[in-house]
Amino acid sequence: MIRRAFTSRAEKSAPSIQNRNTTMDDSSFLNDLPKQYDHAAAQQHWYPFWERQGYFHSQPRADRRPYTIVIPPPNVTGALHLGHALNNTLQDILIRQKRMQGYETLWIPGTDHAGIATQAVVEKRLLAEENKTRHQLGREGLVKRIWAWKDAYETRILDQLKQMGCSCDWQRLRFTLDPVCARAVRHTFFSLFKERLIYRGNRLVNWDPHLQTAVADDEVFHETVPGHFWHIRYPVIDPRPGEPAFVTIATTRPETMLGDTAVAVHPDPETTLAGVIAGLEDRIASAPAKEKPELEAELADAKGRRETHLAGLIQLRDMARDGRQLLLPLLNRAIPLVADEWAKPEMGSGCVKITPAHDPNDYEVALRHGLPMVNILNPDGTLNANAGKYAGLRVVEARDAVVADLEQAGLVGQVEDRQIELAHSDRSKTPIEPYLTDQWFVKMDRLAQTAMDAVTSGRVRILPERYTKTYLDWLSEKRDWPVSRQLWWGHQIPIWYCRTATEEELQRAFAGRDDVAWQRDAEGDQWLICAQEEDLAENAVPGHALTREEHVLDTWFSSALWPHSTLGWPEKNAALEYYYPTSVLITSRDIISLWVARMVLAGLHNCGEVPFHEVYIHPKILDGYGEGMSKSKGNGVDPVDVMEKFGADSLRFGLAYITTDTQDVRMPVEFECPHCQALLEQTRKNRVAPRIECGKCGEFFATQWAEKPQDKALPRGAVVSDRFEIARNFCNKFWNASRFALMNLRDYEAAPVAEDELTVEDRWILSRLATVTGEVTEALAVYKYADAARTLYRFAWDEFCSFFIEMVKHRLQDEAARPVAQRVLAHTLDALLRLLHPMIPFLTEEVWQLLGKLAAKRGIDPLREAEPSVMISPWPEADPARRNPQIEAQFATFQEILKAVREIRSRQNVPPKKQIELAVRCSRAVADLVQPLEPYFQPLAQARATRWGPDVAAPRLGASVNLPGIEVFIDLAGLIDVETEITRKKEEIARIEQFIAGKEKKLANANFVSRAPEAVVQKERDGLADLRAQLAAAQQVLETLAKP
RNA sequence: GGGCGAUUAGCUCAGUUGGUUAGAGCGCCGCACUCACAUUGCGGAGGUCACUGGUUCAAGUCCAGUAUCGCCCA
Repeated sequence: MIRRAFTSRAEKSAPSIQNRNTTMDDSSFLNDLPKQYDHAAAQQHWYPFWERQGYFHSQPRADRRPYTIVIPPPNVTGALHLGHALNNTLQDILIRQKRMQGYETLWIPGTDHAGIATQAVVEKRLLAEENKTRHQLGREGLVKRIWAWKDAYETRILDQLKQMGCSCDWQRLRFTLDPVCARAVRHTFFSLFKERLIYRGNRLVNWDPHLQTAVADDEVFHETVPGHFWHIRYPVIDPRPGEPAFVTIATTRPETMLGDTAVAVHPDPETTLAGVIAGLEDRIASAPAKEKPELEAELADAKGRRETHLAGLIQLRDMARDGRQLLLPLLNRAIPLVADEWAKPEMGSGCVKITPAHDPNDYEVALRHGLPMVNILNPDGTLNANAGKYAGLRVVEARDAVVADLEQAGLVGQVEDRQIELAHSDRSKTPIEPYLTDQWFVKMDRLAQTAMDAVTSGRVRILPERYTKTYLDWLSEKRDWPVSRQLWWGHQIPIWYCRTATEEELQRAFAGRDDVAWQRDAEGDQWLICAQEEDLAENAVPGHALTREEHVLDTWFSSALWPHSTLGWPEKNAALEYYYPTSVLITSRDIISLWVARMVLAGLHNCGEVPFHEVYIHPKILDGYGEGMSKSKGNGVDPVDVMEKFGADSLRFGLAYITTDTQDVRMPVEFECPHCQALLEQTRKNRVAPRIECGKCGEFFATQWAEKPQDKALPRGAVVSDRFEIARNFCNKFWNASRFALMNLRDYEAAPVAEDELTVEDRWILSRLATVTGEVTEALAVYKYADAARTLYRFAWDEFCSFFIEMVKHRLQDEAARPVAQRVLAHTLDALLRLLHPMIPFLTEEVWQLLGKLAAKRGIDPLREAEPSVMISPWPEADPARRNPQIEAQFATFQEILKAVREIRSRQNVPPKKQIELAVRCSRAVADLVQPLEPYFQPLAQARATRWGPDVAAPRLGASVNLPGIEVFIDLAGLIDVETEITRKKEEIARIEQFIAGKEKKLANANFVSRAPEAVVQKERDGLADLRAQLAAAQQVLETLAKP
């Protein structure tokens, strides 16, 4: 796909950063720093730089602990979407942080061949563009086409990851179908085969007649479609006197009668029916009124049945026991009447036809009764020779023909309309046919148990913990895993068949080889020969022909090996030894069973060790309507669009910011008008339109659905979400704070700063920095990305920018104070860059490099030489000695007073530049605490503090704010609007009175006072006292104001 | 049918082991662009914490039920 040219507004309005190669003493670049962060320039510049420096590459080092993540390999079916962007951002954040923490960090990238999915898209295109089927192209030709597709999309995917800044070790790039992974697959298959954990069997599978392959249960979805329920009569052969001449069965799929091999009736209809009736009565007793009518109708029906059907069913049961046979209509085949619990006396006629080859339940019945299984389908979904004269028809055609013929024969009774739950193939969206065929299976009982044990014993921790249940529930079913797929794209099963050889001949042919194993096919009359490394020649067994299994393995078979196959297993090498088990797997919840569970059991089987110690399951991104995003719905957001509009840093920070431990997050989606950049809300209606009219500028733009030439000619409107604006604004804010710092570090000289040189605001920001460093480090350690992002956001914006920078400004103008101010500023910026780097790597690198030119050495004491890249700089340590709760409390009080002053200015409409004076009535202790910060009321509020202490008197004409233990007065003679103040004060009094009433009520409650902890009660008492003092003060002010 | 989760301001979300007056961003309203940043600054308005019960001195937080929505499995 050709991406449209995109010019960000930043580029239009500001020059991009130039002179990247300036020398240390050349600070001319400071004149060229753009006022808006130029994300495109930073991304283009720094990713290749990191790559050239080899920072992404990892090699085993004995002196470091490894930290390893394998990427959940994206399908090569298509490009990455926002879910992938989230998944990979979270991995990169951890990888970058751990790298900074000194781990030998490896992130292995790669892609998945995604068997069915990829073959399906290529086949679909082949048909659409060339009107050819895969059979016309042949196996080799099709596979070649798929490789071309894979190459194109792999490139696209890797490019997307690079744009996002992912620090993968590209030298270790893997593909699930490459030779290394293929070898791992062969070895695994071989060992499972030898251990008899893999077997071939004739089983009922979900058959996709369109793709002509079996699909796993989890590749099937159910959809309700309208259908019919036909009642059909089967004649009884030689009925005894008194016995019925017909048995009626009901079916939604009459054509399958051609494969019937029995009719079943319940062995004990009387008890069962009584049980059903009792059960319904119980439910009615406890059901809500709304559901009662329905249940009562069911009960009435069941009771009615006891009268109308029961006797007949008992008679049929006895006939079954007596070996009576029925004549299958149309084919005139004799089939037995059997007694089996699958027949439900309360449903339909109470009898059920048995089609073992085309229904899972009937299949079980056939196994129980040793019934023959008649397959009536060809792989393409047409009927085969077993269907007699109906052979060659498609299922729907056969249904019509069978019903017509049965009607002709007078064997059709009632026909009901009915909603039917029909299984569909997830891949081709066509109805699934249950189909009896030879398939390969992995025996799950023992393997599943090992995977369960790994989690219950804590060797693998799943986070958030609730997903452990999903994992264990699925594994505990221990259902054998059907691993063969009737496809051409995938790992061909390494099995050769031989019908004619004797065991001695096999032994002779493979004498001395431990890489070949064979066993008898349990169900077919042949040898199954498995080869571990090399393919076997057709004549490998002299005098006998070998034929290779054509089918391939389920994609998940190779994915299951990913954590060790990527490291070269089965080859014993240093990398595998060093990096395995990996540290964490980060993925989404929809593949916990498909993938996570299978990786655990495969890792344990092949390596004897779990593949990872922790699994972090991140939320799923839904659109504003709570629907999953997908291209087919039109609500999918392309991360590249987001990056073009907002930048990779904003994409990453925005995603980290929303990653809480909930199971999904909503992201309202908008179209961006390519003409005027307006964001238009995406609705269920407009998201499927080929063209949209911009509500703002009136121009039209195209969507992904544009097909007509006139639509395609329009510029494309990107699908984005304004939830990234917050991150974009944050990045820009931080860029500008950095810009300010850089511009003020022109003459920076490195030197250690002694404790007594630090001002209050220095010690405050250093204390906050220490606290925040600890919080962020802890949050990331437990995958609390949103906490980490929000903590940094607040610190950088609300504390570093809004207070520290504002306060340091005047010191920077002062020759004497400037050097220390510069050092603290450079140090704080340095630490913030490092803390933010994992989330916003490009921006932090850009600033790091610029900062390095001015302040190569930084720190409070001791100094540290800055590394050539923030990416390899050490992660900040939280210095507990810097934490100063007293200073933080002092600062908080200062901020409250400041806020009061600003509020008064605002509500009294004091012109912004008009100087005002404030006085603070408070205890001596509070005064002493806050007074050192007195000068800062000037730059932060254009106010001058004149008086502090308990004796401060309220000005006669002034405005005030009452805080607990503090009154802030502003003398506004000549400016004040007394009415505003009176109204305001009255509201304040009312509010305080409400709180007082609440507290008084609480304290009047004897139970509260006696039962609540003393500390809590005391807190309430103190609070009440404060409030009363506040009230008194406010009332006094009101009185003064009200005086004429 | 079973399981998991969600429901807090107009929107999107935080809210630790139950304990002062429930927070943020966006949006909205008012004010402010020479002096890092209008992707900005300052201030403000805006909430029956889905509903009904229960436990407790005390519930957004714990328990049960109801409703609506979403996801997973059958």
